[in-house]
Amino acid sequence: MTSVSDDSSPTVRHRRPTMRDVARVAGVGIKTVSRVINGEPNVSPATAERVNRAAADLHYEPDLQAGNLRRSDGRSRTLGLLVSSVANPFAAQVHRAIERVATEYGYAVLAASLEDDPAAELRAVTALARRRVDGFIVTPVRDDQSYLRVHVDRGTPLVCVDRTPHGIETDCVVTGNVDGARDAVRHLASYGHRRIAFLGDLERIETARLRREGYLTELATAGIDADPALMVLGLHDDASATAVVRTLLALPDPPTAIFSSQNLITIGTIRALQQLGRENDIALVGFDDVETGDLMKPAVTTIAQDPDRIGRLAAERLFAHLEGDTSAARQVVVPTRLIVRGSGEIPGPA
Amino acid sequence: MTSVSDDSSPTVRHRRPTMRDVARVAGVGIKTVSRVINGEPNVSPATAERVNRAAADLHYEPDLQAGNLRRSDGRSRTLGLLVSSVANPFAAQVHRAIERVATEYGYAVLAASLEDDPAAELRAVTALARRRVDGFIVTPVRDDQSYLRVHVDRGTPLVCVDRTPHGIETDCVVTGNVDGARDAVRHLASYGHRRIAFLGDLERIETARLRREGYLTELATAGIDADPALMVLGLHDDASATAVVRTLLALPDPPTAIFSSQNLITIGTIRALQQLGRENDIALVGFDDVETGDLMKPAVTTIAQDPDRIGRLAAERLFAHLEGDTSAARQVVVPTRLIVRGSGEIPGPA
DNA sequence: CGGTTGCCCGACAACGTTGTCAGGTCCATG
DNA sequence: CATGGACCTGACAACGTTGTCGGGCAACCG
Repeated sequence: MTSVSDDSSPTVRHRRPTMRDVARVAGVGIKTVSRVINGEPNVSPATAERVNRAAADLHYEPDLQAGNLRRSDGRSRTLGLLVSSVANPFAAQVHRAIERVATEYGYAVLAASLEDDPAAELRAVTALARRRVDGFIVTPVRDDQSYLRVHVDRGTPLVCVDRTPHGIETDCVVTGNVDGARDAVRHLASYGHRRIAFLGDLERIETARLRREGYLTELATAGIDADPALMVLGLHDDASATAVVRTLLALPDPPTAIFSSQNLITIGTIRALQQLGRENDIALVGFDDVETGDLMKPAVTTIAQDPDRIGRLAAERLFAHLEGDTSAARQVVVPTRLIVRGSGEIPGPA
Repeated sequence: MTSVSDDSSPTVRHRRPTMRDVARVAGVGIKTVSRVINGEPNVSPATAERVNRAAADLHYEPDLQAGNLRRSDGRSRTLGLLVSSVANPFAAQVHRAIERVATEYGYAVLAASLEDDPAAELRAVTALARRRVDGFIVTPVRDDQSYLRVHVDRGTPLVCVDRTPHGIETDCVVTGNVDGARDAVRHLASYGHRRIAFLGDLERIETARLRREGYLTELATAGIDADPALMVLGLHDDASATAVVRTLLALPDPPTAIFSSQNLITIGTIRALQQLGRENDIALVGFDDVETGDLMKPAVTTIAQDPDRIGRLAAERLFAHLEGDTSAARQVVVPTRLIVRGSGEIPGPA
């Protein structure tokens, strides 16, 4: 019966209670507390009740880390997610989808942003490995992921998202980049365009290369000769895209349509077209949807990805492995969807 | 000398090496390995070299969880973040800013989405507490956070972001909602508007109430009588906002300007105005910036928040506490910024 | 030359939990 | 009444690491 007068001091610092404390209060052995907390059988209802009451009184929270240490499965019930940036809308939606599945399984998600920095990938994997995550979902940045094999061999499954891994066979969920780019080009060609410009991201980014590949393939299929002057790579933000579009439209033989292969590039392109007053004149299809694309004039036609499905599938593959699935690595391609809104339906030269 | 013929089988499952294994390989005691791994002094360079080589050969990664268990500071070097949704652009930017600071300190971030569900707040806090995060950054959803006091008392600091906590005194970083809303209304009034509609989110959300408060205060300051017919609350998505705007503009005495107090509501409002062909006619200021706002016609004038600063400040307060700062709880208000683009400068009735 | 100091190093306990195992009680059965 | 089984419970070791402490050795001092 502790009768302290002033117990509401805002600076009191209590010790965190352990199972031992709960056991003492409930008047039982520590192992019995463990049984009750973990819902194991063979505890009388009366004892369980006393333990639960003591745990609640003390605001006891079991220490998952200490538990793991001894528990046979050794699961931290935490998974690691590596994306370009948690602030990137596409990655954020993938993250949310993964989190939804993870929550179902009682898992928490440790997320880290790589900002396309190869060194950050290594640092992040190490940080997560030390925290003993049960699985990795990774957007590869480096051009070799073989260093992850040791983790997989030790029982930490790996699923890649958005980009394919190299140097390791593992499950992978990606957007249909080539087909999506082909759809964009085919759509523009069907409106009579033959001078279609391609604006691409940094070449070291896989998705940028694949979208360019789709662009070139579809040009060939349509019987259009690719003009190197209309293909610009290495763009990574909206400002550089804006500058490039102004240059392209000043060419002696300018493009009549533009395929901008990434979100920020699309935005930069629209800005340039508006500045030049050519937005109702030059056709545009962007890869990756712009959420407010329907509010612009003309509304922007896009090749939408499906980040929700990508995230969900990746998480489901990971949990399948955690539950013992040992099937061979497979690559899942999530198709894109053409959203017709106006900018891509501006007709080409008669 | 194990001479197995086929060691490259893709399904071999290795045991994760421990310090004991490294010690054996390096021919030293386990404590010496601990010293080398943790960079403690009093190890000869030659020994350290042997240990490092053994650790590298075995791909040893220390177990942070086991270390914490014994380590005096008991820090998991992980912090917990609770936001409305990791997919929400505002929250995602706050997240990224927090992550940047956390990385500097060698911390990882466990993020969870609450989707404005009070029950999810409790579940998430429990999940994080069991994983022994060193600190919480929380966007409060429930109307009482006093249940968090026990965690704070046990040495797990708490900082709230975006909304103020209730039932507990703790650091808090929020947007200047009232002032931002007043700026919006003042701006519209300065262009001659006197019938300014307010479109607000669900009333249980604090920021929605504060923005309405700012709206009403500024109307009073400007000597404008508030018309209840022009004030609509309880909107939570773009579709409902679109419907409401159509209703408002059909009133006998319709508004000449609209203050939409949240991102999705602004988007829904623009959609309605465009459908009605009134976008160059009705003035609009939105709270929270729309990234592509400058690409619309008219470009949309907004009250921009500063999620980067909010996240950074919140993280800095948290780490200050982790480093022993025991100063009283303070509330930091991050001001908004009026971004003038066009839609808010449409003049009112002559 | 004995003693002291400073540097290296390892044995051991402990962190909070779970797996193992054995002991105890109670009831039904032979 | 003896025996067995089902059920309940706690003592103990172990998980992988770090804090404590003391031993061994070389160098230096008086």
